[in-house]
This record gives sequence, structure tokens and C-alpha cells, in this order.
Amino acid sequence: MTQVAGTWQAVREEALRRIRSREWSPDTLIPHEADLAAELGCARATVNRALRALASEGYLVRRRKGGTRVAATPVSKATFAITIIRQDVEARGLAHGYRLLDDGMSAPTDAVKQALKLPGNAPLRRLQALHLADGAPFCLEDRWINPVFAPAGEVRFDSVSANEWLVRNLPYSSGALAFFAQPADAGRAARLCCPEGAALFTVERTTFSDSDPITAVTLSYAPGYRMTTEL
Amino acid sequence: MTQVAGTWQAVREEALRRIRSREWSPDTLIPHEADLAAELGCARATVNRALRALASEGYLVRRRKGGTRVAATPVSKATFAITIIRQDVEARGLAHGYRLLDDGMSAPTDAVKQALKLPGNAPLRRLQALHLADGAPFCLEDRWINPVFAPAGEVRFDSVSANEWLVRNLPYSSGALAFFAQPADAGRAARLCCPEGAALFTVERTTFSDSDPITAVTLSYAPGYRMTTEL
DNA sequence: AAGTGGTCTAGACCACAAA
DNA sequence: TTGTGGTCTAGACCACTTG
Repeated sequence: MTQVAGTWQAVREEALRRIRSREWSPDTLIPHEADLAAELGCARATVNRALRALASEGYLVRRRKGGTRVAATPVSKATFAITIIRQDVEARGLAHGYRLLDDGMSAPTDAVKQALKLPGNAPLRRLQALHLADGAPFCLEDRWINPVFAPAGEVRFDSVSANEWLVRNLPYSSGALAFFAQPADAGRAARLCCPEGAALFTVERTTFSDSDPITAVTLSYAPGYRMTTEL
Repeated sequence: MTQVAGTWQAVREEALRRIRSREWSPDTLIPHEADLAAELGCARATVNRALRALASEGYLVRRRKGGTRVAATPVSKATFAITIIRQDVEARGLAHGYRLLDDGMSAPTDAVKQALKLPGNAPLRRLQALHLADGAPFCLEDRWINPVFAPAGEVRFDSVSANEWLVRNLPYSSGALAFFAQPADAGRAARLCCPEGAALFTVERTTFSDSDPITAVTLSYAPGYRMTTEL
């Protein structure tokens, strides 16, 4: 009987303490929920919630009938909020600006066709826009949109960016995300006011609504941009 | 009475459907847990779990006494697994290689002192190592370690990288993470076998154990590296 | 076949933030 | 003050795996 406290957070902390102190060592089984509940003086549901939380955080591995064991390699997960660019800029204490550079229909490139799993060559709406932070180039948005969801005649992106409109109006059900670095080509360099070849932090994102492609976007951030998070 | 099904996943799906269909529109209150439980024919705890899940995913905003409302801007979150580099390489179907380039004590730079919140100039253990994928440079690991946790005399990083050893042996309690792009300087270019100035995807990570600094690391990935995740 | 985690229920009390 | 979500409990049944 340890009687830690009847709250699942307390049980979680106690379990985490045992993991960190190696009282429960990596790859070995820990007591059953029922035993822990009895030992800690709380209901099994409480223990369950605590251990479930630790499992989702990567500290424990749980399997029915197999029991619960301490993860050999704690797979910690970093989470990033997929923000609206305007909010990202404002969170940095800067004034957000926006300029629509281009908006028209055109045939998708092979890369876009593949990313959006498009069978034919039906034209997509293509937008290019620049986000500014205190007047300086911040991020170049190069986007392809399925015109079914945002017809050029009905939805305009002069003042509200496609980024923001889509987040607010077209919830997606699935998608993919990639981060990488790339050198600035001539076009990006001119628009982001940086030397050609400068290292640009780049995000590619595609989203789908129930297997219907919505949009594919490439966001190229001006040199110096850092994406950060707490662990 | 809709009688969706007594499982919290089903309640979650039903709620998500109402959010997506605008039956519950952004920024407006949705029914109380008790009402929903009655409507859907299940216990309040079941509704609670479903709505709590949707809140943690950013679809709902919940406040005691304030009720539950649909988030105006669904803050979707992308999660990345902080993998061991060896596993990252192997997951790509490549053979992992590792070479320790340097290992010694030296005084921390100002940036490192600040990142680890170090008061004095006590020397830290500094490691440089190269990870290879199928024999080609993959990632350059430039690390500072608090010697208290991994004394040079006791822990060697000749065959197992510090990255892997730390993940397995020194669980952290907090830390910070940053992603950005940077041009390859002469040293990195030589070690990663890429042109000077090439765009490198870079990760900076610092970890603490209860406010005791453990390590600060900069990982510079060879050109072409992409960090990806599903949404 | 049996053991473990996964979940549901009904009822209760509490904490917090409005009104 | 009061209403809402947050949580705990005790008991039950179920689903998945493993031996």
C-alpha cells in the first residue's frame, strides 16, 4: 500500500518515477492494472487512464494478454501546431502582411499529380502569395487547389490568404507533411529578397477530404526562420 | 435518440461528422455532455472521453462552466517521433554506419551556455560524429554533454552513438526542439561531402533532467533529407 | 483456454469559471 | 451562486493474444 493519491495524474507521476528510477526496467513487465490499483489504493480505471497516457507518450508498451512493459527506447514525440501563417507571424510579435502574386488555372506538374493522386491532367487552381512580417518577406506560399472546393469565381484570395481560408473552411480528414531544406532558386530568391542559393526551410503539405484531394502547398520560409517546440 | 453506438470512438466520429457538416458551426456551443449522452444513448463518461479526444486534437475548445464549442480555427497538430538516427536510417531501408570523429572536454560556446542555462564556464564533453546511410554521409551529430551524466572515462561512444545511448539511458523530463535550414559551412561541407553553402536541414535539441542540463545537440542532415509525417 | 488490457455504466463529488 | 466539464469508483463484459 503506497497510497499515492487517487488521481490519475498522481498515478502517472508515480509510474513515471518508477520508470526513471529503473525500479521498472526497460523491456520488463510491470504489475497488472488490478495489482497496481490495489497497491496504490485506487480504482483500476484510474490506473488504466494513467498507464494509457504513458503508453501514448511512448514510455510504455501495452498489449492485451501480453501485459504492460517499459519501452526499450522511449519514443518521444514532438508535436507542432499547424498554424495559420498570419498567427505564426503575430505570435512572434510582428505585423503580418500579405500579397497575392498570382492566381490562375494551370495543368498540374507531375509532382503535384502524384502528391494529390490525380489520375488525369485536369487543370488546378494555382496560387502564389507572399506573407510578410513587419514588411519583410517571411514565407512564400505556392499552392495548388482542387477548383471544386474553391472555384475561382466564388472564392477570392486577395485579402485573406488561401492558407487561412482553407484552414477555416475546408477541414481535411487526412494528409501528409514534409519538412526539408532547399536552396533558393531564382524565383524564390527574388520574391523572398534573399541571395540565390540561400538555404530555405520548406514545408510541403497535401490534404484530402475523404480521399478527395483538396490542396497541395509548398511553403518556403525566408532565411533565418526557425520552427520550434517544447518537449 | 440517435443511438449511434455505445463506443467512444463512435461518439467521436458522430461529433466529428457534425463539426464537418457544420451542423455544429465554428465558435458556437454544442450540447452538454449529459444531453448528448441521453441523445446518443450512452453514459456521460463515454461522451466525455470522445469530446476530450476531439478537444486534444484541436477540434473543440472546452471550458468548465463555459461549455464546449467548436474551435474557430482547428489547430491541427503534427507529431514527429524523435527517433534514434540509426532507426531512422534503417526505416528508409538503408544500412546505418557510424563514425566518431571527435570526443573531448571543452568550454561551452555562449550559445550552448544559454541553451543549457549554464551559469559558469565549466567544460563540457563535446562529441562530433557522423552517421552514414549505405556508406554515404547522412547526418552530422555535434553534441555537448554534461559530463556528470556521461563521464568520458566511463561511457564510450566509439560504436554506439551518443544519440542512441542517451535515448536508452538518460530519460529527460523536459527540453526544447528547433528545426531550420542553414548553409553548409566549410567543416560541415567536408564531412557531409557536399558543396559549401548547400542547404542543410538542421535540428537543435536540448534536454534536461529536472532542470539539470543533460545535453545540447545540433544535427545537420545531408542535402536531400526530408522529415515526413502523416496528418 | 485463460489472462490482460480496453471499455462501458451509473452514480457521485469536485473544481473551476461564469453569471 | 450555479452550471459545466473533470474525475473517481465499483462492477461488469468484451476483445485480443498468447501459451
